[in-house]
Order: sequence, then structure tokens, then C-alpha cells
Amino acid sequence: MLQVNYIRENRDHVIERLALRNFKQTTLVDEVVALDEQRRQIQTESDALAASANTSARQIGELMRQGKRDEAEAIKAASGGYKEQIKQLTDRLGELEQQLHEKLVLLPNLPHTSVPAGVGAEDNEVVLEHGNKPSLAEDAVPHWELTSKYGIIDFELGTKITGAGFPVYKGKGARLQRAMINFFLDRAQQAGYLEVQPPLLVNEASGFGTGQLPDKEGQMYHVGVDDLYLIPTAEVPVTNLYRDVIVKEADFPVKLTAYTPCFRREAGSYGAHVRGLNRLHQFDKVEVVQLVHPERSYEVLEEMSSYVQSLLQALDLPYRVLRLCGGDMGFTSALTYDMEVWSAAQQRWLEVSSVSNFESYQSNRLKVRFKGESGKTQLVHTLNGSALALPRILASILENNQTDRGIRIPDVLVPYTGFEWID
RNA sequence: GGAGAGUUGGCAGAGCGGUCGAAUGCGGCGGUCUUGAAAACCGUUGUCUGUAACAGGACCGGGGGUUCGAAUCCCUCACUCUCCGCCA
Repeated sequence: MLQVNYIRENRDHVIERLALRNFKQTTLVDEVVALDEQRRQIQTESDALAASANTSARQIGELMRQGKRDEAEAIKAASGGYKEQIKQLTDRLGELEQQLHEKLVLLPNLPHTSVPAGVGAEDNEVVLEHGNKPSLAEDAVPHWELTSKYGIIDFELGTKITGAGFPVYKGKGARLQRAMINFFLDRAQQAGYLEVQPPLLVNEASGFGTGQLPDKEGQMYHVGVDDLYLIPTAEVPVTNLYRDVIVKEADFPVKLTAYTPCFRREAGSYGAHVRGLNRLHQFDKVEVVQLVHPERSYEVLEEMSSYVQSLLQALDLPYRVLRLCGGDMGFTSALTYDMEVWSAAQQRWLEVSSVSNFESYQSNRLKVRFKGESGKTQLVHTLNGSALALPRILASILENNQTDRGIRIPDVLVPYTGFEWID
């Protein structure tokens, strides 16, 4: 959520920035400014009235103590009107605050100055490409054929148990999953991230804090009887660990990592692009999250980007890094890098990580603050990234590393899998 | 699922309807003392809003009510804890 004060003082700039993500509801910005203006005016009136009422009440108390009952009664009689007036004003204030809040949550984050203009994926800027795309044999096949050929994933069985998009990993497939999770967690720990195991179900306040609610309600599975949401990413519970916390500046940077399954409804997605492991309703991911001093957040974003790339390099997967354009960036992000690996048999890039700086957009909702040098509390900047999401990494490993002999496991994973080949 | 207790500042824990944003202890910060540290002593120490700065306003789980006045009384919701039951 953007800060009202900022919008008030930088109205034109806000509109200009929002235009970069093709957000053209300039009236919304003006409505926010107007509502805020009204709110503050009513607030002032209400406060003045409350001050008078407080004074009277104090006087009455003092007079009563002194036994001056008559004088107290006189003031009491004159104080009767405050209650009704104050109630009217505070009711109005409540309405204004609610309206303001409703408008405010409709405004996405302001893109960073380096974000390219654009409307969709085709306008994203390729920052760099790394590694060589392997040239496969004539008979190379996509991963969904490899998984059944080697019996490591059973999609049909998952469909029977739950539904489409819930694969069952078996044998070396299951072990490879476990190996990747451990590999990613070990690397994160070496990079200074504290490992946590958060809940996989979160309440509404948590969903709101990181921005999934109310905007993307339909994306999450909702457990109605208990009014809880299955997490779409570890970002939600992990970032919310610091909701309403005032961080000590000495504790910066706060670096957290978590492995969790992720659940996404992805309603309305069908077709070839979502075959096999390309898009699932449940998948595994290791996430990294940082809470940092505002002055350092872009430096940290680059650091996180490098970290994610180091994983891809270790796995020896060809990848590219995109700087998302204004139109393709998530609602809450100010700058996002997407990492995509090359899927040799499908001949396409698959997104395996998204690293974002949310600046104070999330922390304003979450109320994650720190006490600065001046002694004033300020909002921290939050960042997160996938490091990494497993399914498409797996897809890429399977496709890129397929040989006559079987599928070669990347060297760094062998200590974790205990085998070198899926055959 | 059944029964009971509770929710107050970073933590612990007081709080007759008025002088309570809130005692006290611990912790934190600053200082005295010390070669240094510890101890002791002194001072200080919540958040939000608002102002150029003061002032002012709000917050004692959430919401509502009674009252001139509510942390304190009433209603309601949520959550936590304890015991029993069930259970990885």
C-alpha cells in the first residue's frame, strides 16, 4: 500500500509513475487525495471537540472531589451535547477512513525508474543470458514423456487422488525433489539466511499484509470452515513473521529462507503451456526474504539476483534474466527480475524465479518498521525471491540432460540424491 | 468435541468509574563510580495521529453500549491458556 502522505505531496509524480504500468485511473489518485483532505479536516474538528469534552470531564471530577456538587452539576448539564456531536464526527471519520483505505488498496506500487515501459511479457527487457542451450538428439522428448518413461512422476495418479495439477513423485523422482530442497536450503543458509518452517495456512490479515488479499483472492485456496488460506508462496507466512514488528536497526538485514509447498488455484489455465510440470496447483519452492534499510534495498535486490543466478549456474542450466516491464510486473512490486531457464525439448524459457523489491509497499500494510538514526520510526523495505521453484527446474534438468543412457543428475545434486543417473 | 480461566507498555505484573498512557520489577538507553568490566546509584525509555514547532487527539484483544467521564461496569466477537476426550 502506498503511503497517503506521499501521494498527497507527490500527486503528479504518482500518476506519472503509475502510467508506466498502464495504470490510468488518475481519478483514483485524486479521490485518495480528496478523501485524505476531508479526513484530516474532520479529524481536526473531532479532536477539538474531544479536547473540550475532556476538559469538562476533568473539571467535573475535580469539583466532585472538592465536594462542589452544584458547580459540577452545572458543567455536567453543559457537557451533554458533546457526546452526540463527537459521535457524528467520528462516525463520519470512520466512513472516510474506510473509503480511503478501499481506494488506497486499489493502487499498485510505483515502478522503479529503471522499469521499462510496456504492456506484456514481450516488452520485458532481457538483462543477460547465461550458458549454452544444449543441442538435443533427434529423439529428444519433453519432460512429461520422460517422467513416465522413467516412472518418476505419475500425473494420472495425482489426478485420481486430488485432481489435475497435483503430481505424485515416485522413487528417484521423489528423492530428486528432496535433494533439490536440501541443496537450496543449504545454499541459502550458507548465504546467511535463517531457515524457518512457517505454517502453510494463513489467516486473512497475513494474506492482506503481503498483498495477496484483496486483489488476488481467487488465486488462493480458501478453507471456508476455518477461514484460512493455503499459502501460494512462503513469502506470505515468512514476511508476516515481522508484521507489526519494529526491527532494531542493528538487526538489519533480516534474512529468512523457507521451504514450503505452494498452492495455487490458477483458475482458467489450460492448454499446452501448462502441460506436465509447467504449471501446477501444488509445487515445492524455497523462498528467500529480506527486510532491509530503505537506502540499501536496491543493492540487496542485485545481491539476491546474483544469489539466485549462482544456483542456476551451479545446476548448470542455461538461463536468462529479465527486467519486467511496467505492464508485466506484479501489483506490489517496484522492480522485479525474472529468471528463466531454457527448456531444451519444449524449446522455450520457463520462469523459475522472480526476485522483487517491494520497497515500503508491503511494509506499510504489514507495519514493519525500524527506528532510524533520528529516532523516528520508518517503514523497512521488503524483498523476496524464489530460490528456487522446483517443478520447472526439474523439467529443465530432465529435458536438457536427457541422453541415451538416461538423465544425468547435475554434479552439485549428486551428494544429495545419492545417484548420478535416472535410468 | 466438553468444562473452566484469561487477554494491560519489549517482557513480567498491579490497577477503588475521575488526578491512568497507566504502579512496580526486569530488560533497553544515557550518566556517576572504575584502569576496564560487574555491582551499586541517578536519569531516561510505548505506538499512531497532528503541528513549522508547541498544543491537541487516539490506543490497556476487536466491536458496540452505559456515563459529564471507562483499563475499570454491561453486551458481543475473536484469540490464548488449563483440565478432560481424541490424536501424528
